[in-house]
Amino acid sequence: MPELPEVETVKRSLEAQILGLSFTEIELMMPKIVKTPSPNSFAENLTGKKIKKLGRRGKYLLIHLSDNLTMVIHLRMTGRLVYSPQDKPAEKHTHAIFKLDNGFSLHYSDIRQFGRMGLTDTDKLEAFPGLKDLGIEPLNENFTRDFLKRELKRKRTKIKPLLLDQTFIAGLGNIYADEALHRARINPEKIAVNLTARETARLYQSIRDVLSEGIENRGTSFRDYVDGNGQAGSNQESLRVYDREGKPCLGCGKTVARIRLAGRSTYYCPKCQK
DNA sequence: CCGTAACCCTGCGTGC
DNA sequence: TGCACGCAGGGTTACG
Repeated sequence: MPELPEVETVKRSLEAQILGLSFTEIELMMPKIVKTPSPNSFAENLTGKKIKKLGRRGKYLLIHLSDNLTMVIHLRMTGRLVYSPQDKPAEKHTHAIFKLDNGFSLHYSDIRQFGRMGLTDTDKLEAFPGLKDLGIEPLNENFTRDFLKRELKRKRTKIKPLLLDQTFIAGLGNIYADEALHRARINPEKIAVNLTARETARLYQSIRDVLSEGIENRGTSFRDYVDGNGQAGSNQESLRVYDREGKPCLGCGKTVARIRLAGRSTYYCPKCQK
């Protein structure tokens, strides 16, 4: 499930391979993955464009191209974008192939078909649907402890659903939200405005830590995730609470519980996270 | 403003 | 061994 650390890892791994290359041909086997513009103009407009720079915003991967164009990609649950030799047979569920001018190509696959991509003018990127309402980047300098403190004071919602709200903080998903709350020893159902100053400080540090460590470990390969070279990450070995229902809490030994919040599985330790 | 739920989709775990 | 079924999940949208 690509969250911020996974998308960042895809970005970095692809960047090392495709910068400066151009698209020679686009094969769109499943047109519905393209939202804007129409699938035909998407393929047409991409052809011949040169890859200038890669970026990331929240869980969105950005491929900046020549002629003021930017490709916007969201991998959702099971999407993969992998740099592959052109003669390599496409794996099952490959929905698009972007051929490059060096004999390689980008294979886009997605088992559950939830992922989406689009193309926009780079100078209108901020207005692109999905991007325009995104919240703060949690690893940027402007995400400060004071910012988090100030924002939490305005929110009367449960902290876990709030962490998943992409218009609040961009890039946290179910895994890293649970991990951050566990490290900060905060109950996922606690109302945001009721967090103490100490809890807020711990949460701030935990968010930064779990995301940074996730990137250092090249992402969490829980099930489907691989980077731009098709390689799995290792952060799943460092998870302390996610998917550990019934297992002992690594902090105190009490059994990890699972509840449902905002329609998502939420793992936490009832003893450490009061 | 807030919370809940449906939707999209396939693979996998469970029960029989 | 295999079938039917329900669940999982990110983000968007709809609705109360």
